[in-house]
Amino acid sequence: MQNIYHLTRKQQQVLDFLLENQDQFLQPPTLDELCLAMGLKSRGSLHKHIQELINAGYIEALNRRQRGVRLTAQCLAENTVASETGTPFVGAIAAGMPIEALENIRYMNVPDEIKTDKPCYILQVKGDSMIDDGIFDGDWVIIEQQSYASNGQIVVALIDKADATLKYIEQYPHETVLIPANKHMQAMRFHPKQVEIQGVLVGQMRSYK
Amino acid sequence: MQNIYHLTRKQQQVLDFLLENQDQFLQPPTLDELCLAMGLKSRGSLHKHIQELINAGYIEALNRRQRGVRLTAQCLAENTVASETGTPFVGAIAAGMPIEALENIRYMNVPDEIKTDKPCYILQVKGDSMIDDGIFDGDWVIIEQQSYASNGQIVVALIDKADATLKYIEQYPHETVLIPANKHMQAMRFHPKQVEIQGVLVGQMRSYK
DNA sequence: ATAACAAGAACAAAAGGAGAACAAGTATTT
DNA sequence: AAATACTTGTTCTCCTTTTGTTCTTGTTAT
Repeated sequence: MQNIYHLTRKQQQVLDFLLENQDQFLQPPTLDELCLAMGLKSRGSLHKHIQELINAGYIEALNRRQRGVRLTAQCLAENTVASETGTPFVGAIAAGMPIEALENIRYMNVPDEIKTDKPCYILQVKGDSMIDDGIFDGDWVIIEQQSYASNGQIVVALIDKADATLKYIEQYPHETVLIPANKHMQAMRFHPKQVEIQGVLVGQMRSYK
Repeated sequence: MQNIYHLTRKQQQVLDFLLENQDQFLQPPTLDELCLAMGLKSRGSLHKHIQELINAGYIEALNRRQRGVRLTAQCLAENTVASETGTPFVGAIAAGMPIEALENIRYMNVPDEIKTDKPCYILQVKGDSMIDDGIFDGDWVIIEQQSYASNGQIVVALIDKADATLKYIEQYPHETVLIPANKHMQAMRFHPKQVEIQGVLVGQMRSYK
């Protein structure tokens, strides 16, 4: 966020705290609540910082109104859009294991050429089940989030609401077949209700560093 | 960045450090923090350099304010534009053919994870010479521009100043061997002078759309 | 010899914190 | 509805710590 005003360390800290914990407060917090949450003992001290943030345009002026500490619309816009740019890297997918989600989601700047304009996410592949198709252990795959697929597409499939895997899919009226691209591995057959599609493969990338 | 002011070695060093490590600091660093990060023991010494950089227009004047040293908007602009334009997609590489350069170079937004912080460019692979390594016809490869390589690396090699190819390289005093990753293809042997390295493979990506 | 640089002392301003006191808002009781 | 007690924003003073600035002194490199 650019601004003529330069915040001091503590002011920036207060602002960051508000940005990160805004959902935690049901109502806009009082100064005392904020003090408690941030480990301060004096309202007066905090008030000085808040006042500066108001001058800088990050917080709405709270003319004696109680529970008045709320972020400016502009501040919110600038800081929510900026952080969610890119495609989320949500975790790793290993054949026969549930997706292990990351606690802190990273975002990658994936080029348009290997993703779609629909919502996408990134998984890191563990294992060799797609090796014959040039998808190796450690590669990243870009997945377009959707719950259906055509036969022959590569999908992220959740089996029995437990194990997630990346495979070719073939769907028939009373059978769904998940086919690895590894000549040493077998296709797996399921009842259609056992298999839930979580997205289809739209891109892949690999680092050689 | 050109300027009438000429920087001394140390001043340039400080500026470079700030440019490269700006993300490392959550907040603009204080003189003490910078000293620590750069291995200096005296604020006073650093202050002189900072002062000169302010005169030269690279750093915002910090008139007694305790808000840390931050680079000028202009300085930032000049030094980040290069990386923000993305990585150039320069053309296609086919085994045994010169790189067919695009007349109008496109730029792709490649994530940091599959490139390096050195200059990189992108080629589109034509042919199957690296198929056993999961690099398929139509894939993009990210190449770090350099003219040397270690044995076993995958490089873009120009043969007899005419044909470009993507292969494993093995360099011996009297012989340079280019090895495809395709069990149906033969390794090729050359005199070292025949082979010019144009870059090494650092990343790969593929679209399934 | 001159310029570049490092180290450290000393200083003043800025930043930050604690707490008291007050007044305007809010909730509760009568 | 009015009176009351409580909460909360605001202002102020006093204090400690941090940090930018200035100087002096000594060392190194060209």
